[in-house]
Amino acid sequence: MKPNIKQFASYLGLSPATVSRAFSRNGRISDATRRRILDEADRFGYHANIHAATLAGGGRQAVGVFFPQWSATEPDYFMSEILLGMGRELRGRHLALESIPFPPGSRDEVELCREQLLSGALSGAVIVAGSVESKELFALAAQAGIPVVSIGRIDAENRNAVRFDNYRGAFLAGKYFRDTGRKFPAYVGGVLDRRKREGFQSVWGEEIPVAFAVGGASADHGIRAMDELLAARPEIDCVLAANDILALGIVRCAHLAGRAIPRDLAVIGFDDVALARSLTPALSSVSLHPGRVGGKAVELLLLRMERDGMEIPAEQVGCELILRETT
Amino acid sequence: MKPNIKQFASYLGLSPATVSRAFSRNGRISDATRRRILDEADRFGYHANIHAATLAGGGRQAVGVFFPQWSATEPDYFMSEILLGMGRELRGRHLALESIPFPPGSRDEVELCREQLLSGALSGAVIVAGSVESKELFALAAQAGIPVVSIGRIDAENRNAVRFDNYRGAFLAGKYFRDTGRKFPAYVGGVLDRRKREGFQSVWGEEIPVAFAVGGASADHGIRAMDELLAARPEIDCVLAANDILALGIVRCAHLAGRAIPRDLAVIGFDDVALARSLTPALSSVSLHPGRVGGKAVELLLLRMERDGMEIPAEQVGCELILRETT
DNA sequence: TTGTAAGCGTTATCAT
DNA sequence: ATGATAACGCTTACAA
Repeated sequence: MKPNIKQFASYLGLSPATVSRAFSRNGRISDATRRRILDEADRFGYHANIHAATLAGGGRQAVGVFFPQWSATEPDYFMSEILLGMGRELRGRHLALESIPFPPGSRDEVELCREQLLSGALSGAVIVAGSVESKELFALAAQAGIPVVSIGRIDAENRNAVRFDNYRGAFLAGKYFRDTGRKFPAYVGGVLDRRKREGFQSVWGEEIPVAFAVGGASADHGIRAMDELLAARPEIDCVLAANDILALGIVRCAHLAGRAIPRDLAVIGFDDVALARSLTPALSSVSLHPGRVGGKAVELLLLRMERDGMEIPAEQVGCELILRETT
Repeated sequence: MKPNIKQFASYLGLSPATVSRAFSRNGRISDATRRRILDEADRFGYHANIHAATLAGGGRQAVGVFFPQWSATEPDYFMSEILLGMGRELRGRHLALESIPFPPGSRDEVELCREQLLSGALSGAVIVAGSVESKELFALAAQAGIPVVSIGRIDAENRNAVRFDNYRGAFLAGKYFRDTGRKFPAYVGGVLDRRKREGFQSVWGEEIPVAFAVGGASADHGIRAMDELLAARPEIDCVLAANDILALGIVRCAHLAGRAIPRDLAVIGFDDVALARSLTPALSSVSLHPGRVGGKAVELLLLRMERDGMEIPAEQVGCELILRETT
């Protein structure tokens, strides 16, 4: 059904080599024949097979991004913006971007990622930290000699990564709360956000313990956590959330409980997803500049790819406290 | 650097064919040697090259999803949920999902999509309607004999598609407004949402013209549109938005203008993205069940792929008015 | 059960 | 500027 280069070439009365040259940037070929081949290709329905091309040494390169997908029903807004940033950085560079989400905990899916990573389909990879599988994939890629950079902390190494400054971000939020007279701080976050909690606590010192409730990545988690917090410590007057969606739930819970924001309760989220500025009340948030992070990751990856996998020092993208209407 | 099957085979003292069989599901091979090969492969660092495998007729299949990416900085929440639904449906089916966003209006990027589509990398494709490029890609795929289904309306044909019932959804929203005593309706949407506007208007008949303002897909557009609307027709007491993010802006604008929601102004969004239920006030919305739509699209595509590209009738995923706190 | 050998559709390296 | 030919790494009849 699909014609191959041999059929197309003989249709034109040319050799496969000439046809191939017409499509490659640098092949020496007369302008006239190239034009003719390109024109006729459309008519004839010929298009080079990418697998054959890659196998033979031509073919387009691709980079992949692997990231944990925590929910099968709610999109990850933060991750979406990282992806957008990567796409922007890649535009015009003749490189495809392949995004490969994986549900943490599924061996099957990791196996698929493994295959994707080792099968030669990718000439470089970005791996987003956050689950044990991230570490595994990162190690796998490194071992297989595939240029790879991580987003977030994969291990103790300070190389081949774009890092967030979670500790400082949380510190900034805490400091603002303290400077604006808040006395009873609370923090809602998950196991992955230890550094945020520590940075937040560091503001208040030993004598003022920060109230804590576990929250995941959905607004419902935020509501539940805040319910719990308000029941146990009604005096709470400010709360930092480990992400903006959690903060959404916290705002909602506060509203339901009749607490005015920001008067009775100040709220700061984390990540500063695009959404935050459009909410009512507009959400104050520690911006992690997700788009910039994605772009930076691609930049570092391209550098590693150029230099044949050479190790490069990690880069940190600065965070920033964005004050809006919930503080 | 990366060993190939020949090197690995001779390392094991076996033939390439036997090694290949160890990895293929159906190859006849003794259990003992298969186990040995699989074990040693990890140690040796051997993994089949996907391009060679595909070229030879093995290889894993992949389906692609092409969709317009309207903003380079704000993620498309609706699209994200469609993608999630597709992923769910595909899980466990030994098929990879490749997502290929394209910025409408860029010839270069369309060319990349074209290549992706025709290069033999995909054994099927889902194309999301909404831009001229969608039509183009759909036609291209159909012509090249690649099984393809669209999400949304690509052309007049009622085949190979999953369709929304925008007209009815908007009608439902309008009817609810009318039944709850609203008198001065407004609609905010873009050029792509003609059917929504028509469905909404159909409720009110000729004598009550629906106020209209153009809005895109960002909250800022919603704010601007609502500003405009409120200035021109201050009596407006209910508004339907063509998507939830637009509605976010409308809610914000109403708040800024001192109009209480839903007392002074009722708002209904479109799409019912996951976010809508977590907002404060929780957003009423016409649910288009994006996840279900994505799943359905994959289902239809698999059907077409099985039946060798056979045409199938379009399916419509029902819409539903979800009432929350903005009405 | 295993080995041999012929493709799969390109591109690159020589010739011409 | 164009053509012949040898890889590229794998799968799968077919043979043993």
